Amino acid sequence: MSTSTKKHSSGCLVAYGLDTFGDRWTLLILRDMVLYGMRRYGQFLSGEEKIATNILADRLKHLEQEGIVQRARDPENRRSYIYSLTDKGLDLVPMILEIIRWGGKYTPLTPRRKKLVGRINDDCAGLLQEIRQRVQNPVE
Amino acid sequence: MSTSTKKHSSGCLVAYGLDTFGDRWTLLILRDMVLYGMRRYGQFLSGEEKIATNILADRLKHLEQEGIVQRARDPENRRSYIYSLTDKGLDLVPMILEIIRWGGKYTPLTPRRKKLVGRINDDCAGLLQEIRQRVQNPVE
DNA sequence: TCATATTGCTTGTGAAAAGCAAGTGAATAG
DNA sequence: CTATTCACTTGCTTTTCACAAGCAATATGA
Repeated sequence: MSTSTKKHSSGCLVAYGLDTFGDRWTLLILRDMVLYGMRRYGQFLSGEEKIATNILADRLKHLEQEGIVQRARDPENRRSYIYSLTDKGLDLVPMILEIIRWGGKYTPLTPRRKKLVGRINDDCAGLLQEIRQRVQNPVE
Repeated sequence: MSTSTKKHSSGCLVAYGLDTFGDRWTLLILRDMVLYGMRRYGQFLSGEEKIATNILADRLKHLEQEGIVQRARDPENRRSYIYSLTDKGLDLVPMILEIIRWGGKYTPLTPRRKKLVGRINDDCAGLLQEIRQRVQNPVE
């Protein structure tokens, strides 16, 4: 169950990105953190795409090694951990928003998503600010 | 050799993006088109990451089905085809630039790449315009 | 004009990764 | 002090990747 998604190692920056988040699951985990404020293993597991538990463990480990998320004990429940985005992880938010913007242009939208896409188009900077804030001091 | 990368089909826009370009090779093909102006099968094959020929064929087919690239006969060589970006494909450029920007922040850069990243940071709109122009009337 | 090379693929096969189910161990709840 | 929750790990099957070889259509050179 290697933590190693195979590397391109060409020096290209796109390839570097692919090596760190370019598989079928990693970006969904990051989306869950960025958009839905998820922070615990069980939350990721119960996301709508049903990631397998071994894959999830592997990807979280990889993200931690890459310095994109950090893992800390939950002070209120000693068998739980809290995963949170580092600055390097937060810097991925603009790219994630670009993916959403693109998707929003080419696929039908629920009202909820329509609102998000509108926000990305009209007030990207503000949204970014808001996400940063929310991720750094979560409400729950 | 199915052209079907398995789908998430959750309705999420990030998942939609992943379903259309979220594997280890598709974005590299698009990068080759956007950044290096590649347009033929053989060019993609000889890229620095050494994509396998069956994977390349599969991904090009998929990109065409998704309406991101289009395939046309080369009028100057009847055994060759020319792959080019559609509008839907061109709309992916901002996301690709975001990936590069992110990578540029977290990995050492050659002077050449440094220049590109600087351009993305300082004149993203101009660069985008330039890429559009170059992709739509290629020099070669 | 006829062998040879180029171009864009397809096919076959082993290796790697994904996906599923079941199990483990530590912490907490009842 | 038993049962449950939480965060994983392990084992196994299925799917996908990666490498090598082959192939058909067009082009080139003698």
